[in-house]
Amino acid sequence: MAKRHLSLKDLASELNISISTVSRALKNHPDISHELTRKVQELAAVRNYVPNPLAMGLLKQETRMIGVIVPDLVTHFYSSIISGIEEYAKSRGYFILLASSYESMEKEIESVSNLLKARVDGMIVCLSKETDRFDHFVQLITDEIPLVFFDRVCLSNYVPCVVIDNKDAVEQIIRHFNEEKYRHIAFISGPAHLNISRDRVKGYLSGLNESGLKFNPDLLRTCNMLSEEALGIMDDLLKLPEPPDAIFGINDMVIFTVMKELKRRGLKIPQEIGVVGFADEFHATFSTPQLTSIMHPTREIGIKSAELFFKKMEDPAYAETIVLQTKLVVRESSTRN
Amino acid sequence: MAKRHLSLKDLASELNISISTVSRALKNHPDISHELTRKVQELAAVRNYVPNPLAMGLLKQETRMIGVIVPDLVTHFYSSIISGIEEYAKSRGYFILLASSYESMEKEIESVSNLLKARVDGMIVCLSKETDRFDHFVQLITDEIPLVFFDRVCLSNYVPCVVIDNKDAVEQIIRHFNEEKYRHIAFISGPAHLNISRDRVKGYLSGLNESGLKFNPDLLRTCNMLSEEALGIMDDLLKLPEPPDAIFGINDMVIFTVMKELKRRGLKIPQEIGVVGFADEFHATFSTPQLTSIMHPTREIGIKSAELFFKKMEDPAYAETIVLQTKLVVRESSTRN
DNA sequence: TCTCCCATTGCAAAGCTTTGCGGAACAGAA
DNA sequence: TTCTGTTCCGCAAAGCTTTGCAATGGGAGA
Repeated sequence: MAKRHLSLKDLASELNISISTVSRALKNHPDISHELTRKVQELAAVRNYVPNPLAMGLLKQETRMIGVIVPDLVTHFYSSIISGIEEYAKSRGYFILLASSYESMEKEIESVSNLLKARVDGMIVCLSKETDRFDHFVQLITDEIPLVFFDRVCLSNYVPCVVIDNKDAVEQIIRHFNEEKYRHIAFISGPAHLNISRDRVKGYLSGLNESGLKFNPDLLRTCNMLSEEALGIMDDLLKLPEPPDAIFGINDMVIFTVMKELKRRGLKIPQEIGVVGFADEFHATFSTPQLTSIMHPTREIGIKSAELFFKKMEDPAYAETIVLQTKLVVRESSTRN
Repeated sequence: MAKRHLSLKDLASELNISISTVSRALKNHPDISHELTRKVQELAAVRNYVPNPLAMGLLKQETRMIGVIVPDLVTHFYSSIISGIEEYAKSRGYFILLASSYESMEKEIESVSNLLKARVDGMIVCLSKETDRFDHFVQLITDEIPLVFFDRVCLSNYVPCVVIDNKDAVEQIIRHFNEEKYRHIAFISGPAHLNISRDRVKGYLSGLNESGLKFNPDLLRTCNMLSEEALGIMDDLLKLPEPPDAIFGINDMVIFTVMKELKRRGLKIPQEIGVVGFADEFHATFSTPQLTSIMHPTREIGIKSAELFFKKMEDPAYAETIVLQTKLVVRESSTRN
């Protein structure tokens, strides 16, 4: 059992004054004499007194904790965003309570419930890939519990959101492929109910159009974002009468699986087939060939999400959607020299 | 402002009974009549009553929160361990409060202090690479606040620890290199005050000895685990009159930097130089050539750490050190066919 | 010397839950 | 009818902090 923490009562009895006097002295209340204030603050410093957040929480009806739910904890994309949230939250004296949905809607619902039990002041969430119903979030909105979504979002009329410009990102990819003379561009997307899938498909179509390339439905595929399914799709794509000469995918997992399989089959990247991903710097630069990819401003997504969270706390009606721009970083995997 | 949560008082007034009766009914206290118990529990279920953890915490002097401090949040090694801790903690009804030391002792000290302010019931920590003084942890021990270390540990006479068998891991590497006819094996280690560095150096020496290879001090280097310094060391090593024909490094960052630089210089891996790392599956299998590496049982480290934490809670004197075994997974980067 | 006022400080309630103990009500027995 | 004994239930305190209001004491003015 941890030794009992020091309380106001302890300080008060040591100085033979009342608890309320100590409390006021510590916050420089004008009612308390200068002399006594000094004495109290000195003792508090020596004894290293820290107000009990439980008592404060009970009184103020707040915990200064933000619940954060992400699809998983181990992907760099999320951990980097979490790091950003944590940093900003800390600067405002808030802690984050972390929960993972493991990409499952059921676990996401459970996490919302758990965080609620822990009495977090609000939540910052990235939807699981399965999430296609939002009752659990509607409930939060109804109860006026501050909520912010990032990357994979919903209910954006009621909830502040931080997203990247998905359509633009894909347009950049298509433009780049086109400049490099790739003409049959395949896109392995994600579940259709996710905004990141939908918006990127929009970009795929408008990008093709812009480049004067015609849309071939065989080259637009959706997957569950897992390695296995991506492999199957690769197989399909390469069996096509007119197989793709360029591929891009919705995330790290998919695109590295694609690269691994292409290498296994002996297809040369980028000569025979170009590859582009949505990946992070670390992975992209250490792969061979180095991977051309859309860089997410992950840290910024985290920090921005936290910022919006505090705005939402102050203004319950606040529901802006912030769109962050991405940059296509061209590396070896998509440049035919 | 979030709508006020429901309290016992609300239930009590709705049923026109006292708060204490509601409280007892909810936990099936025999004093309360069967009938009334049923009615109370029914209402609580309908209203979705959840006990206020702040009030409980105040009463029981516990928060059911575990502080977790890691050197960084974005490295797969740590996020995977965190995931393990989170999973086990959740199964016991505990939350984790996450803090990052950013590999800085100063920030580590600050994190300890912050978590203490948040009144966590205890902490699970991996030391920052800078940490060579332990006063902040001695304080926790003195105050009997449960503490567990993993991977990078100290004070193991007082604190339960979870580590991998570092000496054995390196011996496996040396043995493997030797079997593959590599004879000049360089080791880029980490700061000497860290147990992982010290124990791996021990393994380096005993491994060389076991294989009948002679120790060349020029080939044993320490670095700060950052890319830049690793690069400088690579430069030194390759300038040696007798440069290494095999290299292994203390972590992902170092070894991928090494590989990148070797490739840049046109040295063939594994033909001209063998490479082995302490890495995780994802990175190791997606690199080219695929990286031979020591696999950390990361999830198990996390789960085990959490387990020890609960043991420590029950028994303040508990201070076992659990040593987990690692496995060398041989891939392309160190096999000369 | 008495009254009033200001400067200081203390009391108590609220926020929520648990739990020891006292109390009320009712039934059965004497 | 009265006493004993259950059976059920409520009071109140503890855990810690903040804050409106009451209270105390001393000094100043009349």
